[in-house]
Amino acid sequence: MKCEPSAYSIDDLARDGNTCWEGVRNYQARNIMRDDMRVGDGVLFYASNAEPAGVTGLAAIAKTGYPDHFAWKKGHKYFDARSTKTAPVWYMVDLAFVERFADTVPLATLKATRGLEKMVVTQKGSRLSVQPVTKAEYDVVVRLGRKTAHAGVSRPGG
DNA sequence: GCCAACGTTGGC
DNA sequence: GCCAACGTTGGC
Repeated sequence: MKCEPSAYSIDDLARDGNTCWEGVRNYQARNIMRDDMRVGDGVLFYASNAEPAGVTGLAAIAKTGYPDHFAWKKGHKYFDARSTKTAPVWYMVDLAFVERFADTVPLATLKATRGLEKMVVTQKGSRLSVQPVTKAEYDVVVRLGRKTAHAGVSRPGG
Protein backbone atom coordinates (compact mmCIF):
# COMPACT_ATOMS: atom_id res chain seq x y z
CA MET A 1 0.00 0.00 0.00
CA LYS A 2 1.46 3.33 -1.11
CA CYS A 3 1.38 6.69 0.53
CA GLU A 4 3.42 9.85 0.29
CA PRO A 5 5.30 10.30 3.58
CA SER A 6 4.22 13.94 3.69
CA ALA A 7 0.66 12.64 3.97
CA TYR A 8 1.23 9.58 6.18
CA SER A 9 4.44 7.70 6.92
CA ILE A 10 5.43 4.47 8.63
CA ASP A 11 6.47 6.64 11.59
CA ASP A 12 2.96 8.03 11.77
CA LEU A 13 1.60 4.49 11.76
CA ALA A 14 4.09 3.44 14.43
CA ARG A 15 2.87 6.34 16.57
CA ASP A 16 -0.84 5.69 15.93
CA GLY A 17 -0.73 1.90 16.11
CA ASN A 18 -3.82 1.71 13.93
CA THR A 19 -5.27 3.81 11.16
CA CYS A 20 -8.06 3.73 8.62
CA TRP A 21 -6.96 3.95 5.02
CA GLU A 22 -9.41 6.53 3.71
CA GLY A 23 -9.31 8.48 0.48
CA VAL A 24 -8.55 5.78 -2.08
CA ARG A 25 -10.46 6.87 -5.18
CA ASN A 26 -9.48 4.28 -7.74
CA TYR A 27 -11.76 1.37 -8.57
CA GLN A 28 -9.09 -1.27 -8.89
CA ALA A 29 -7.54 -0.31 -5.57
CA ARG A 30 -10.99 -0.18 -3.98
CA ASN A 31 -11.82 -3.66 -5.22
CA ILE A 32 -8.68 -5.07 -3.65
CA MET A 33 -9.50 -3.49 -0.29
CA ARG A 34 -13.19 -4.39 -0.45
CA ASP A 35 -12.88 -7.93 -1.77
CA ASP A 36 -9.44 -9.40 -1.28
CA MET A 37 -8.02 -8.32 2.05
CA ARG A 38 -8.44 -10.41 5.19
CA VAL A 39 -7.69 -9.62 8.83
CA GLY A 40 -4.07 -10.45 9.52
CA ASP A 41 -2.90 -10.16 5.93
CA GLY A 42 0.59 -8.71 5.67
CA VAL A 43 1.03 -5.29 4.09
CA LEU A 44 4.15 -3.78 2.59
CA PHE A 45 4.07 -0.10 3.48
CA TYR A 46 5.45 1.88 0.53
CA ALA A 47 6.57 5.51 0.54
CA SER A 48 5.94 7.16 -2.82
CA ASN A 49 7.35 10.52 -3.88
CA ALA A 50 10.04 9.99 -1.27
CA GLU A 51 13.82 10.00 -1.38
CA PRO A 52 14.25 7.18 -1.91
CA ALA A 53 10.83 5.82 -2.78
CA GLY A 54 10.39 2.29 -1.46
CA VAL A 55 9.13 -0.01 1.24
CA THR A 56 9.58 1.53 4.68
CA GLY A 57 8.00 -1.14 6.83
CA LEU A 58 5.22 -3.60 7.49
CA ALA A 59 1.60 -3.37 8.51
CA ALA A 60 -1.28 -5.81 8.80
CA ILE A 61 -4.93 -5.65 7.94
CA ALA A 62 -6.82 -4.97 11.17
CA LYS A 63 -10.29 -4.57 9.67
CA THR A 64 -11.65 -5.75 6.32
CA GLY A 65 -13.21 -3.47 3.74
CA TYR A 66 -15.97 -1.13 4.90
CA PRO A 67 -17.46 2.05 3.43
CA ASP A 68 -15.19 5.09 3.38
CA HIS A 69 -17.45 7.47 5.29
CA PHE A 70 -15.26 10.43 4.40
CA ALA A 71 -16.95 10.26 0.99
CA TRP A 72 -20.19 11.30 2.74
CA LYS A 73 -18.78 14.41 4.42
CA LYS A 74 -19.80 17.44 2.43
CA GLY A 75 -16.88 19.81 2.06
CA HIS A 76 -14.33 17.17 2.97
CA LYS A 77 -11.57 16.67 0.44
CA TYR A 78 -12.64 13.05 0.01
CA PHE A 79 -16.33 13.91 -0.44
CA ASP A 80 -18.01 12.21 -3.40
CA ALA A 81 -21.71 12.85 -3.95
CA ARG A 82 -22.08 9.56 -5.83
CA SER A 83 -21.37 7.59 -2.68
CA THR A 84 -24.30 7.20 -0.28
CA LYS A 85 -24.86 5.26 2.93
CA THR A 86 -27.22 2.87 1.13
CA ALA A 87 -24.97 2.54 -1.91
CA PRO A 88 -21.36 3.23 -0.91
CA VAL A 89 -18.93 3.69 -3.76
CA TRP A 90 -15.64 3.85 -1.87
CA TYR A 91 -14.20 1.46 0.68
CA MET A 92 -11.29 1.40 3.07
CA VAL A 93 -9.58 -0.99 5.47
CA ASP A 94 -7.88 -0.51 8.82
CA LEU A 95 -4.15 -1.07 9.16
CA ALA A 96 -2.17 -2.04 12.23
CA PHE A 97 1.50 -1.18 12.63
CA VAL A 98 3.84 -4.18 12.54
CA GLU A 99 7.40 -3.10 11.91
CA ARG A 100 9.50 -0.20 10.74
CA PHE A 101 12.50 -1.12 8.61
CA ALA A 102 15.81 0.40 9.72
CA ASP A 103 16.31 1.53 6.13
CA THR A 104 13.91 1.98 3.23
CA VAL A 105 14.08 -0.81 0.68
CA PRO A 106 14.31 1.39 -2.42
CA LEU A 107 12.32 0.72 -5.57
CA ALA A 108 15.62 0.33 -7.42
CA THR A 109 16.52 -2.53 -5.08
CA LEU A 110 13.17 -4.20 -5.62
CA LYS A 111 13.68 -3.96 -9.36
CA ALA A 112 17.14 -5.48 -9.08
CA THR A 113 16.15 -8.35 -6.78
CA ARG A 114 15.64 -11.84 -8.10
CA GLY A 115 12.16 -13.11 -7.43
CA LEU A 116 10.55 -9.68 -7.71
CA GLU A 117 10.61 -9.47 -11.51
CA LYS A 118 6.84 -9.88 -11.67
CA MET A 119 5.95 -7.87 -8.59
CA VAL A 120 3.39 -5.23 -9.55
CA VAL A 121 5.35 -2.30 -8.13
CA THR A 122 8.41 -3.15 -10.21
CA GLN A 123 6.46 -3.00 -13.48
CA LYS A 124 6.72 0.08 -15.65
CA GLY A 125 3.98 2.63 -15.08
CA SER A 126 2.69 0.87 -11.96
CA ARG A 127 0.68 3.64 -10.32
CA LEU A 128 -1.93 1.67 -8.41
CA SER A 129 -1.90 2.72 -4.76
CA VAL A 130 -3.08 -0.66 -3.48
CA GLN A 131 -1.43 -3.61 -5.17
CA PRO A 132 -1.50 -7.37 -4.76
CA VAL A 133 1.69 -9.00 -3.48
CA THR A 134 2.39 -12.72 -3.51
CA LYS A 135 3.57 -14.53 -0.38
CA ALA A 136 6.91 -15.21 -2.06
CA GLU A 137 7.38 -11.55 -2.97
CA TYR A 138 6.36 -10.46 0.51
CA ASP A 139 8.92 -12.76 2.10
CA VAL A 140 11.70 -11.53 -0.17
CA VAL A 141 10.95 -7.89 0.67
CA VAL A 142 10.79 -8.63 4.40
CA ARG A 143 14.21 -10.24 4.18
CA LEU A 144 15.60 -7.16 2.38
CA GLY A 145 14.03 -4.87 4.96
CA ARG A 146 15.55 -6.71 7.91
CA LYS A 147 19.05 -6.43 6.54
CA THR A 148 20.75 -3.32 7.79
CA ALA A 149 22.58 -0.98 5.46
CA HIS A 150 25.80 -2.66 6.60
CA ALA A 151 24.61 -6.22 6.42
CA GLY A 152 27.50 -8.60 6.05
CA VAL A 153 29.97 -6.04 7.35
CA SER A 154 31.14 -6.44 10.91
CA ARG A 155 30.49 -3.35 12.95
CA PRO A 156 32.62 -1.88 15.73
CA GLY A 157 31.56 -3.38 19.00
CA GLY A 158 29.94 -6.30 17.22
C1' DG B 1 10.05 20.61 -11.92
C1' DC B 2 9.58 17.52 -15.88
C1' DC B 3 7.11 14.31 -18.19
C1' DA B 4 5.56 9.45 -19.24
C1' DA B 5 2.02 6.49 -18.03
C1' DC B 6 -2.31 5.85 -16.71
C1' DG B 7 -7.41 6.60 -15.41
C1' DT B 8 -11.47 9.34 -16.12
C1' DT B 9 -14.50 12.41 -18.48
C1' DG B 10 -17.37 13.90 -21.95
C1' DG B 11 -18.41 15.23 -26.86
C1' DC B 12 -19.91 13.07 -30.68
C1' DG C 1 -18.84 3.03 -27.77
C1' DC C 2 -14.87 5.55 -29.49
C1' DC C 3 -11.27 8.43 -28.40
C1' DA C 4 -9.25 13.09 -27.54
C1' DA C 5 -8.60 15.98 -23.80
C1' DC C 6 -7.65 16.42 -19.34
C1' DG C 7 -6.11 15.47 -14.53
C1' DT C 8 -3.26 12.71 -11.53
C1' DT C 9 0.50 9.81 -10.12
C1' DG C 10 5.01 9.17 -9.16
C1' DG C 11 9.89 8.15 -10.65
C1' DC C 12 13.61 10.66 -11.74
